[in-house]
Amino acid sequence: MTPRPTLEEVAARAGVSRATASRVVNGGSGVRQPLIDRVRTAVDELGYVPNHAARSLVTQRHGAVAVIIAEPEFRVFSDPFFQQQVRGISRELTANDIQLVLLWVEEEADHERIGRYLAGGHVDGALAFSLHSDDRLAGLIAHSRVPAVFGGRPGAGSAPTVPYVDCDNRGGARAAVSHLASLGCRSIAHIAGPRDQTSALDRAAGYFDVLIEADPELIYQGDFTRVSGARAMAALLDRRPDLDAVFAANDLMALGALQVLQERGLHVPRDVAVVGFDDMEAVISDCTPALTTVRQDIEYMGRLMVRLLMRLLENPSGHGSDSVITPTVLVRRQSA
Amino acid sequence: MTPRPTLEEVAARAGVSRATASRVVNGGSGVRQPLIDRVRTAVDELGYVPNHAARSLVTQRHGAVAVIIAEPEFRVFSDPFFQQQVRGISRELTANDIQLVLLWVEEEADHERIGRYLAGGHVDGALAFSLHSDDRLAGLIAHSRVPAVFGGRPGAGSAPTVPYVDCDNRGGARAAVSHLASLGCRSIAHIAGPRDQTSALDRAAGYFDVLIEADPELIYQGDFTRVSGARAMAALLDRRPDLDAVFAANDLMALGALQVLQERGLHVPRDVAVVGFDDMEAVISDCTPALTTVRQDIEYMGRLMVRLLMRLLENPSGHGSDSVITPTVLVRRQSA
DNA sequence: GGGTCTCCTGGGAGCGCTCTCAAGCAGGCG
DNA sequence: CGCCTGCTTGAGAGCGCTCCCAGGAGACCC
Repeated sequence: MTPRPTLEEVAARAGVSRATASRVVNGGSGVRQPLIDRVRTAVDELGYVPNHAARSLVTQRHGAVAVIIAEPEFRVFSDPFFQQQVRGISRELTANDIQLVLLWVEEEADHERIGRYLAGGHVDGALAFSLHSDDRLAGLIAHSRVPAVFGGRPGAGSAPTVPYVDCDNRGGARAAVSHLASLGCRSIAHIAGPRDQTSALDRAAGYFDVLIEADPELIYQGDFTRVSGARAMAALLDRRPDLDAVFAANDLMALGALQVLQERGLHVPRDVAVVGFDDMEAVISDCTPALTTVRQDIEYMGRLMVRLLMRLLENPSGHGSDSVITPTVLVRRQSA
Repeated sequence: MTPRPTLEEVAARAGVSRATASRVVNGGSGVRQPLIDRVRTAVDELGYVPNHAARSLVTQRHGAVAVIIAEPEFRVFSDPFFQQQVRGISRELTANDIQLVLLWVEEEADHERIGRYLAGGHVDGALAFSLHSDDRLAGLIAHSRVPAVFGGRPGAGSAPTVPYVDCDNRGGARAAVSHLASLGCRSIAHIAGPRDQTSALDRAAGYFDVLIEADPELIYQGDFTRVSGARAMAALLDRRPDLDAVFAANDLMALGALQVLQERGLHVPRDVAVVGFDDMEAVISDCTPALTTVRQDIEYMGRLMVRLLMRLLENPSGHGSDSVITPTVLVRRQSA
């Protein structure tokens, strides 16, 4: 391993000072063309690459952002959600020439490590997903004083100052339920998600926005898994055999519901109309009948998280860095 | 934002020199107890956290490893493989107090960026997955002179010097096929994986190890997806209605095969015995009959990649850093 | 008690870079 | 022709840390 060339050597070869070489490497503004060319040539010839450590020692910037993924459950694996969001994040970070440092949190014990890492000033900012309203991580991040953006609305009070990106869960749910009502459905059930997740709460809220006086018997709480959707559907049918529509809080549960409806010989959408939420292609691509659902652009949300963070970094006071709610779209297919 | 305290300030507060403070922060060997205590107290009181940039500027180490994930296809999403391996990697890196920098490669154009990043000396080493024997990435990494370890055997000649971790694909396949033979099966088909992936090739090689003179009609090539497994099974049944066993190169294809067998009214394992490969719980947990398959411990392989890399970092000459082949185990369930 | 040896400790250089500041220089204007 | 302005350039300080080296303090032996 030959030692890497330094700016000093580049400057010497180009016959300029280290300061000028530095200027050229960093864009070259305020340097006359002939010098720029000489430095560029020297850089190429020597294969010079700036030493990141030295640079961030003086600039106090690291060109890196932490992405914190908490995985208290098995969920990450069955749910393409994270992957899509991380993909969006990764693309946007790359576009900004920023590195992604992945922090994978598995247990409470990891929190101390994460806190130390963030406080250690290794990264310029942090991105995290706030899934559970009781998530201690949210507070930890808010405390670390590192600029951060959440994916998903954090639970009330957990981190009021941290902006987030979320889709319009409530509006999407409203659109779904309104659509079912417009089809003439009279008894619209709702398979809700876990109560400790704001997305589930917001979707349920959208349901109630439309059906203000809905019979509590028409609500059944699942946990976003397919199995829970099936269980919910069975229970709902037992309670209210007259129901003619179901709005499931996510696609996976809608899939479970469809399965039960099929088993019971009920036709979708004639007997019971079904609407999901997410429009997760990997999940519902081969489902029959094709699922009507609410689309959210998860990858785009990931990108927005990065853009929001960038703005926050440029302007730490936080002006112009409010949370963003992305729109949702009802995608009509065959199930409703 | 109050500026972070420096070692200098810690030293001043503890009444020692910066050098001594540094020693304590880095373990404290060769420093007398009373001084250690004083420095520790000062560190706590000031909330001192070492500045990583300054440290790596002088140590030339970064405490970070790049994990390169190439995603030329949609595969990453449907396959829990990566997630498990990344999980193992993440855990092992954390245990070694090393950060994970995720480099997500999407297109050929990203290669230049990756090469620059690796050459830039931001990380101490790199971990990558070698899936496709024609992968240009392998050569790129080998060229960058950064210590690296591959997950999966690289294609011949692409990066001879880079060690890898892979499971005993060939031995596992041998075990699977031998098992089918021992059950009395006479016409054992093989649904192979893509030819450009060494794991698929090795599994096919294992098949041929046992069935040296297998009828070429008994081999059908899929692409590791469920759909391709179904297509393969149908084609094989048409060609050789007498077949009484199938060894699929992965679980997903085995699942597709099972589905077709069921549709054709063939009983598994009475009429046709089926064995898969991977033992991916998320994939086969709810399959009937329970799938007999070859287990590989993917997470463990991820951990091994890290350990191998650590050894490589300690001993750059490469002694004692040979590739590792992890054992596979045949898991007998109902399908064979 | 003096010499030698060992163990701690502090001084100081220097890692590679950015950035401030002042010097140099050309051009324009009085 | 001299002075002022504005643009380039270079010198040098210093970011926070590690580590080499030298010096000092005991401990031990003769």
